[in-house]
Amino acid sequence: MATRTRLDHQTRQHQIVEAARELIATGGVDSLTIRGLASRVGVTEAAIYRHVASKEEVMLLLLQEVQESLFQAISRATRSDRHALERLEHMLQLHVSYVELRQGISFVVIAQAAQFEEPRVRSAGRNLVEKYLSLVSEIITQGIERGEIDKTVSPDAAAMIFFGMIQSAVTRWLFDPSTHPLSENAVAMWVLFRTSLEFSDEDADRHLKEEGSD
Amino acid sequence: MATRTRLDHQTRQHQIVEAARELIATGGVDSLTIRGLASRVGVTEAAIYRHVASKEEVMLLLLQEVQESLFQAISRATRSDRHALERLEHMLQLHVSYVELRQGISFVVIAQAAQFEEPRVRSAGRNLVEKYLSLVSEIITQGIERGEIDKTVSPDAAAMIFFGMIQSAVTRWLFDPSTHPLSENAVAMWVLFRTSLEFSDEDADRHLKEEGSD
DNA sequence: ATTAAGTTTGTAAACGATTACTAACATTCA
DNA sequence: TGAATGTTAGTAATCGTTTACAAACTTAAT
Repeated sequence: MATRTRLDHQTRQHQIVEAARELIATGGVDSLTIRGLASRVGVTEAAIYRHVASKEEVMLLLLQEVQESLFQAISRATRSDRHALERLEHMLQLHVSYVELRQGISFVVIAQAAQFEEPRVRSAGRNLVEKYLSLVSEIITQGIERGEIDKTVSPDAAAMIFFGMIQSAVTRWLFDPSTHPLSENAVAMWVLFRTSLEFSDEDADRHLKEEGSD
Repeated sequence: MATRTRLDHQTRQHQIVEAARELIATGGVDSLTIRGLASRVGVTEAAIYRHVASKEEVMLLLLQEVQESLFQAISRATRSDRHALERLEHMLQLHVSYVELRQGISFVVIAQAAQFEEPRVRSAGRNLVEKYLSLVSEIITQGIERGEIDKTVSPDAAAMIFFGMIQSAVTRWLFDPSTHPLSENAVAMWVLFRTSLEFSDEDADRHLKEEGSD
């Protein structure tokens, strides 16, 4: 009874996606092959096709998994009861941890998806990026409404800079992780970028008084 | 005499690199094959190897070409007799034009190089990124020395944000060029980002007077 | 409880296509 | 002549995918 020798379809499929992630993380997108998947899962290549229709579907499932796990990872930062700038800083920190944990897989699959001609893979990648930008953009919009962020700030532009900060940090980190620690670079950029979200000095006092208690 | 039927080695090699660029631009890195190169240049696959040792060398030459052409494209913005913020804005604009002209090839090859295990390709990609960051960083350092940029700004962090802005814009643009025009997004980000480089309001007047004539 | 049928998940062995690359030979030019 | 640049025709390896078949597990009828 307790002895489960067999795995159900869903579990196996998840194993395959996991293997795909590991393959890409260690050897880049070119290392993602059906043979490699089979070898890593511990079955034959033909067996892979019992749980996945094609290599394209593996890519699609991986994009989906990356999206879910990334949003799961940064979800703790989206609590709306905190200051917008605090939320963004926390989000950056969680995102950086995620990238380190998953060895930059998100950057790689997004860059790959952008080169695909296949519409479903493309839109999955696009969707991931757009959803992320929307999330950041919304936090900023909320921050403006609450008077926590300068109202002249364009939420969309700010979200893109935020996203770009991570891309920039990850790019350097992928080339040389030791000399370009993700966290350090991200924090340094954040310290600078947040000044463009904050109120200018002349308004600072007024808004500081309004918030007051916390 | 004017009839040149034969091309010299260097010219042919340049044709090959050009073909590589076009192949990647239209179909992504997976479209870069020796067959594709041969077909596009108009010779046999074997003939490609008369001018290039391996596919890896094509990638290396392409990275080199991208670096040269990119720096050539943005060189007009690096004249040191202008205001640092103007130079950066001009540079951003030239970079965006370059990306549009070359269909985002720089982003793609950098992302690809970061996944390579081969050390020479990796270091070529890393070198491209680091040189770019150094260029931006130096403009900012100069701007600080001249009192054009707030001295509390970290040049390295600012350079990374600058680079990230382009990455972010290009990523979106690669997925959907029509709905995410490069130039518009880049300008919107720049308008926001430059506020973090400028002096805060209380100091603004003083520095405005110092510059005065122009 | 045993058996029979059906489904799921695996295998071995191949498929044709494509990959990067090479050897042998031909042509062209200096 | 000899070096450079091309061709034809191949190599071995790998790619994603499929076919035919065999266990293993599930379900249901006897």
